[in-house]
Amino acid sequence: MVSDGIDRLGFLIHDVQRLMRKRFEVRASGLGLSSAQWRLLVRVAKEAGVAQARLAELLEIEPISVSRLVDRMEEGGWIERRSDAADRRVRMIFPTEKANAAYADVKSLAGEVYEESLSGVSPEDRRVLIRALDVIVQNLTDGEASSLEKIKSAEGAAA
Amino acid sequence: MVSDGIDRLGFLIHDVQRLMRKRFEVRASGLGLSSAQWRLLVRVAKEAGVAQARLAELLEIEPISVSRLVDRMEEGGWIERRSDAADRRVRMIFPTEKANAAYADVKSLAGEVYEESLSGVSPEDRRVLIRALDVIVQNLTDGEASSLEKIKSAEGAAA
DNA sequence: CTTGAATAGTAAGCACGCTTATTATATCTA
DNA sequence: TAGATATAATAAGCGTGCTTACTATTCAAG
Repeated sequence: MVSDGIDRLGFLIHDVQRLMRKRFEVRASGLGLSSAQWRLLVRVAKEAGVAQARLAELLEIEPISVSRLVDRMEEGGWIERRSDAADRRVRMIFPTEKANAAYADVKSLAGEVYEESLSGVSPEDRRVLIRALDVIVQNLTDGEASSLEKIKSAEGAAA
Repeated sequence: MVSDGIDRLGFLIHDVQRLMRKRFEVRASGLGLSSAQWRLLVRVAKEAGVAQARLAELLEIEPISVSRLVDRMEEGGWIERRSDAADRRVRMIFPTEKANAAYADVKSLAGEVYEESLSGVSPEDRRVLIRALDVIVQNLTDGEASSLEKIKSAEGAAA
């Protein structure tokens, strides 16, 4: 039987994601930074000048989604688009001073949300949780590639 | 230190949710049923005639979100709105024959997605995963009330 | 050099969540 | 009974994801 709760996995993941996002956004509301914007900012902070197409790869969302996200973040003064002299198709994305100043704060804020989420979960169970989620991502990402016949094989992909 | 990956929890949950939803929707695309619609349908199947406001509670989304979801599902022929003679404000939601016919299929389809997701995760780790996710939902649901100053006091008194 | 394919970015429009505000109906209370 | 309050549903409009289709630019052949 399935009394182990596996049949609720989708509902659980969905609920956790929604609740964590909401919690984060309540905390960060003073800054005017959404969780999607925060995810993008993390990438840009690590790789200033990154192209939008590369951001789409890193964030695993579509280029058009990056385009509109960047629109709003540029309006909000978080990032800046600059043209690439070498390739005029490319818009390079840079964090603004405002973004750099807020980075550490928002990072620790995210950490707080994680700690609140995991209250009462043992260190051992936390490790299992993270490991299981990593495996799930792996399982679902693999199948996706094969189903899209894109199979780029191992293409670096490190930090 | 945080080399345990806890600092990636938000990103992981986000990725898992996105990938599972996408996988489900690819599978169910032949039916024209999205994952949000499926979640609603599960509730309606268990409680035919339920009011939209009650659905909003059960799904933990806002009534307006239910309203528009139900709009599309009614157009899709999955559910039916009927007026409640006892309270003319209320729209009671019923599954259609089409929905009843598809229910078992979609349920097993969801099960397949869960199994694919958990490939390589031991039964023990699965239990830990589900338990941890349950705790997270609990933690974030509880705190939500307090942060909204709604403090209904001990109205369920969980751990 | 010129044509054609590939790539970077964007526009338009949809799904599903949200906040805020409105309408219709019920219910409570003075 | 009349007025205030609460509740059910919806409208309008936004954020973030998507698909599909487009422009501008680069690159690869010829």
